[in-house]
Amino acid sequence: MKKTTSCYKERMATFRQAAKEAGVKLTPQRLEIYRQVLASDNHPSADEIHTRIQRKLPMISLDTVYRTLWLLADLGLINTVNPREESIRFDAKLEEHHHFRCETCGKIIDFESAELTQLPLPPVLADFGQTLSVQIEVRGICIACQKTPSSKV
Amino acid sequence: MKKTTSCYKERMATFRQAAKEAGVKLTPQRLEIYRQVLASDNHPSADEIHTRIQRKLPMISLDTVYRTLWLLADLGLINTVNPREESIRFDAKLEEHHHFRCETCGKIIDFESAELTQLPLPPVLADFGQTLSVQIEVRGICIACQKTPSSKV
DNA sequence: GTTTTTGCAAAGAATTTGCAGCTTT
DNA sequence: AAAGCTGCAAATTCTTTGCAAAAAC
Repeated sequence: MKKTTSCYKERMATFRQAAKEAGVKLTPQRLEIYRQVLASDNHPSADEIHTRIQRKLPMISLDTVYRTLWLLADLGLINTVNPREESIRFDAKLEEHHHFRCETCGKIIDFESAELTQLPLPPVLADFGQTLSVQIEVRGICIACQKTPSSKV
Repeated sequence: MKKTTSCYKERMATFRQAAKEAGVKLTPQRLEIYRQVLASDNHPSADEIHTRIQRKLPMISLDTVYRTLWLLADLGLINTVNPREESIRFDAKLEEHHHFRCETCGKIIDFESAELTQLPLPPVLADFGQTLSVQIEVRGICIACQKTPSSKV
């Protein structure tokens, strides 16, 4: 059983607390959306949350779900599975390699590392399925953004 | 200098070869798009490729760029930076953790590993910027898809 | 010559936004 | 009562598709 998503009551309390501190109102929609994300173990999309919630809140709109999910992310209560990508990006590099991603400007820099590519993977992976490749993403702040914090590349 | 993207002539020859084998026609648009991806080291989007190419082919349309990029990917000549994600997915799990992604059905399973989280990162990363977190994505085929190859979750 | 490909324009899909009325504090 | 939220509908953005003309083999 998952540690985080199972201590439901604590996290609901944390939400109430964070909302108060941020001057954000507690509405039934927000409570139910957060509850539903906590109850999900499959990385749901906004649409999936919206569908699942309609049993309890039939009138809720999809845009409220989006607004709330981003609010929860801003409050640090949930994450997105991958960083937001405005569009599909292509790459001519075919060799197995890894990425450094700047969280400020979105720039992605390739790097290679034989040691990282041949990592000893945890045995639990065998239960999930067959492994084909391993990719490491290092996230941080690139040199350029450290100098000029608001720059966009 | 990058190994792959610098041996330009060989890769253009590979493209001509692969196109012939696949019964795909070599058009100026396709040659120029592939050339431009090879010449790019910043993981360009379709729109960026389109813009850069307009100097040489002013009439080229964005949809041709999209069609060609996917064709090149199908031929195994280029990759996308991240697997195609139909929509944003959210996650209540806040602890640093890693993902197994099924390339067939898209399912993402979380896993944790203290060793992987504390990897010795290659020194070159210091040149890129400040590291904040490390995430590993293992790609493969999940158990369910091994049994029923066409299933979608 | 046949078949594929292109460019255009329009369709689709996911996400965001403006606004008037309603809820929370 | 005041401020912030919601739902609606429309707008945006990215990507895909149908089709007739054009190009490649």
